[in-house]
Amino acid sequence: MAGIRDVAKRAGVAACTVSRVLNGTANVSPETRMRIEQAMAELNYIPNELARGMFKQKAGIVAMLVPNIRHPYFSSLARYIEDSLYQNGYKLMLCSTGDDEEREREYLKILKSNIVDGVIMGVSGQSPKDYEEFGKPLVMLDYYVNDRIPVVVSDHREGGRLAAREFIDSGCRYVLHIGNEAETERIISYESHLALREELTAHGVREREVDIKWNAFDYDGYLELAKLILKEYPEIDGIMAADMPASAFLKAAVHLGKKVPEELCVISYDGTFVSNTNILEVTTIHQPMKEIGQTSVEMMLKLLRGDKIDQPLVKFPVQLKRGETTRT
Amino acid sequence: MAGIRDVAKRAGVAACTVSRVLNGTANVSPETRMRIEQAMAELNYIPNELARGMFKQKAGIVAMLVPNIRHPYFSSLARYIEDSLYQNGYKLMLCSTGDDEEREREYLKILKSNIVDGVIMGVSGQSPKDYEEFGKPLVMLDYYVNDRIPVVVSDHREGGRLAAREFIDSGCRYVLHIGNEAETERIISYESHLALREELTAHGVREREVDIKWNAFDYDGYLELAKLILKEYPEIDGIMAADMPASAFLKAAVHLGKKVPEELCVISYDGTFVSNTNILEVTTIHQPMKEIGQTSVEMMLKLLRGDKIDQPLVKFPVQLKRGETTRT
DNA sequence: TTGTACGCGTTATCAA
DNA sequence: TTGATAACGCGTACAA
Repeated sequence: MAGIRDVAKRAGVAACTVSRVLNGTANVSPETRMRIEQAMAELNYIPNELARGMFKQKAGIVAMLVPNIRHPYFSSLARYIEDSLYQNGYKLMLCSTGDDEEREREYLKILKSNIVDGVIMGVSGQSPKDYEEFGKPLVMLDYYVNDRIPVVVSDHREGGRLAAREFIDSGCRYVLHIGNEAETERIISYESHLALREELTAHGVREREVDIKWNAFDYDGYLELAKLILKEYPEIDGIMAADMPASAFLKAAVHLGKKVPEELCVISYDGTFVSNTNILEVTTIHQPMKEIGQTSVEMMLKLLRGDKIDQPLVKFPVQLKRGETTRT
Repeated sequence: MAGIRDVAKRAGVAACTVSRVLNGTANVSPETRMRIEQAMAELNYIPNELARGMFKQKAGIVAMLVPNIRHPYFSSLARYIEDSLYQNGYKLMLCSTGDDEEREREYLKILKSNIVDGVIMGVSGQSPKDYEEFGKPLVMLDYYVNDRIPVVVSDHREGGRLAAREFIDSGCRYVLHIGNEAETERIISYESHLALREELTAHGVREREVDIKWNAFDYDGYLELAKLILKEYPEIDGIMAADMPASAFLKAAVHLGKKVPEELCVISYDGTFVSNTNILEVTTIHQPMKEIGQTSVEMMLKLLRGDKIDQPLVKFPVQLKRGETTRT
């Protein structure tokens, strides 16, 4: 591999002059510049980003930690995040923990080693302390740590409310809510559960919650669970769940001979393409993935630049997209 | 940030001794080791991977270039690739080109700069020459460059044949095949088209092909196309397409009042979860994503180690998974 | 305008 | 067993 000195030698100048041409740092006489550029072309010279990064004390890479990149929620997010990073000259390092908290811990350790400049966290299996002490720019998705670490979320309270109203307007009497096993008040999407329950009970609708690993990727498991529950509790006439489990319930219901939406309403939370690609247009609470992704990158860039962040909690509105699985 | 010299100073030794403890390179007396370990703990020392990589001339990162990580085919692949890389001490840098060939070119340029040790290519918008001259370990997915660059693929010929037989067994008379706009004999999945056509015509079944951007992510576009085609050509009674467009056709057909599988059979190619999560169990030609991902990483590791690769083309069998969208 | 010399953090080599 | 030194490739004071 040709280095900067090789180029310099070939062009008959010092290495630093080449560097200047490379970065446009100082004035270089046109002829010298030409000679250098030619030498670079001839040697097929490519600057070594590793050395550059070492000098500048930055790698030009931002990591994103997710439980499972297969999950449409995270792959969509990743797509937009990657895009924004690229526009700003950063690369994305993707870390998929496979729903393993131990592995998340290991990744956090690795990521400290100057290999990335910051981390966008789409997973939160560790204690808040681990995030507080991370020592590098950190942006959280849907998880509150403290007032210094930026968080990007959707307005889940509104999401829960919207879903509840849709169930109520559909005339549902007994709504099952598939919740997140790992609920904390720190996981902000939890608010959707609370809001759903509040609103439903206020209108005299029965409500029940079953918790699963919300962001896992176990479709067959969901399907089994769905069959079990639908058989066991035939009175249930409304279901809210994340896209994946929701589509499992939908499938199970139809296969058990339940009419949707006549006998069972389904609202899926998130609104990723999984709800779109189904034969029935699924009613969803839609999160603005693109905006969430872009904003989390903006936050990251601010942190990297050392800008002040006046509003560490950014909340996006959600949207009810009415489909064929509710009765309004 | 504490460096290795800070640790050395605090422990009263030379920097290289600390390095030895860190890497277990040579024997260090237990007491010295203890002192050093304590100093590391006290200073919260974390080795700088950048500097390490610079010295070793490797970054410990492998890139994966895909057209769009949102696409379930690629997000699944990415999940398994990331996993295998992680098991082997490598990190994954994800590059999503947004279906933009210009951006693929730019990425290729960036990736040359010592920032990654190798690239797994899930996209192929450039000329074979660009890949040949890349200068770093390269593993291709589904794209043939030459006999030196490893390729991992599915047995698409068998895939096409299996699909054809399923259509024939279902009694289809006119099969529409949604193909890939960017077909070359280099893109190996093209063979599925050829095999499908061969087998169908051999059995006197009409066959027609419409090409789209196969790996793009334009579900609404697919839906429009599907409606158009299904209205225009009501004689069509069989459709083969990738998962996304296939599900669009399925949705469009049902919404147009076509009975599936009675009046229309659908076989979706790839077999990602998009086909699974549908209300109807879709008949699919299933590619073994996990094996493909793992194998491409194994190939990459061999290249990185400089091992000889005796078999640069690895082909995996595909599988017909019969669902409710065909009539056998 | 250009060159010299050094530092970034780590490790390998060689000598003590 | 340990230490001193050079080197990896680049960027930046500072000097010329």
